[in-house]
Amino acid sequence: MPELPEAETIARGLHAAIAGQRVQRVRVHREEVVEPMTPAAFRRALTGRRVQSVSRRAKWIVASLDDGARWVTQLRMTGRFTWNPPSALRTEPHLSISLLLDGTQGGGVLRFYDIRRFGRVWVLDPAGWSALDARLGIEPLSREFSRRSLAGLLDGSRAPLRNVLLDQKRVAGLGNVYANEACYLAQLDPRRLAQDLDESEIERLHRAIKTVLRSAVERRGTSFSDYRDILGGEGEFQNDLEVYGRSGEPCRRCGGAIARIVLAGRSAFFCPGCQH
DNA sequence: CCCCTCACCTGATCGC
DNA sequence: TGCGATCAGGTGAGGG
Repeated sequence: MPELPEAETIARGLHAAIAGQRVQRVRVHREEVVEPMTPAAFRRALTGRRVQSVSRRAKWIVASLDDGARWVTQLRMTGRFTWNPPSALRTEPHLSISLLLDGTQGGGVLRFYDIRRFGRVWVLDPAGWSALDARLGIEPLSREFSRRSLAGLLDGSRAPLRNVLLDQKRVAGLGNVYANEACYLAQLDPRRLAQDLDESEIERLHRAIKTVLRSAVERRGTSFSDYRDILGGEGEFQNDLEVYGRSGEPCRRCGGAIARIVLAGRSAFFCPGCQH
């Protein structure tokens, strides 16, 4: 389940692998991955372009191209990149896109796989990129993400805290794993209405979001099921999970059993003993 | 506007 | 053994 730390790890790996290289060939194996673009338009926009840099915005991978366009990828549930030495482009199960890149370091083949086919890959002009960027909320690891800004995002919301943390228009980049982990770290019940948090609870939540995301980035993400980096490596944060996927297991703080409930159709995990 | 539910997908797992 | 039901969750559309 790629969230911010997984996207960050992939973006860093891609930057190291392909920054400065030129796109020689593009194959779109499954048309829906570029919708609403057509495969022909996607190939045209990417072929011959030099990749200047690769970074991350929320859960999106963003590559800047030498003509000012952005090549963006939304991994959704099972999207995955692989980077391998140059070879002929071939079809494979679950393979959505293949790119042949060439550069001074020899180039290679970048492949995008997506078992569940939710992922999307587009090339956006500056206006298209601005529109996408504008509908995403604040970056939780940025300087701008202050206690005050978090308070503003929670204010007036009658939704459960866990649901608000999943809303990409407010804080961008948290998914179900890190939203639940942040609530645990802040010792806040995920069912609490966002608008009911007091000043000190917001301060705890703010610190918890930063802490959990920073350590997950440091650990190269959570390989709970499908997630791998571009060289096939697993993250390590699954060993640090306190509540996600641990229903019935003992809380490492109080020893009580971790509970699982459903909020807005998604599992929420928490410790009834120490989250209030 | 706000919040919730559902659909989109496939593979893993579970019960019979 | 096989088969159907269920579950996993990021996101956008639609509805109350």
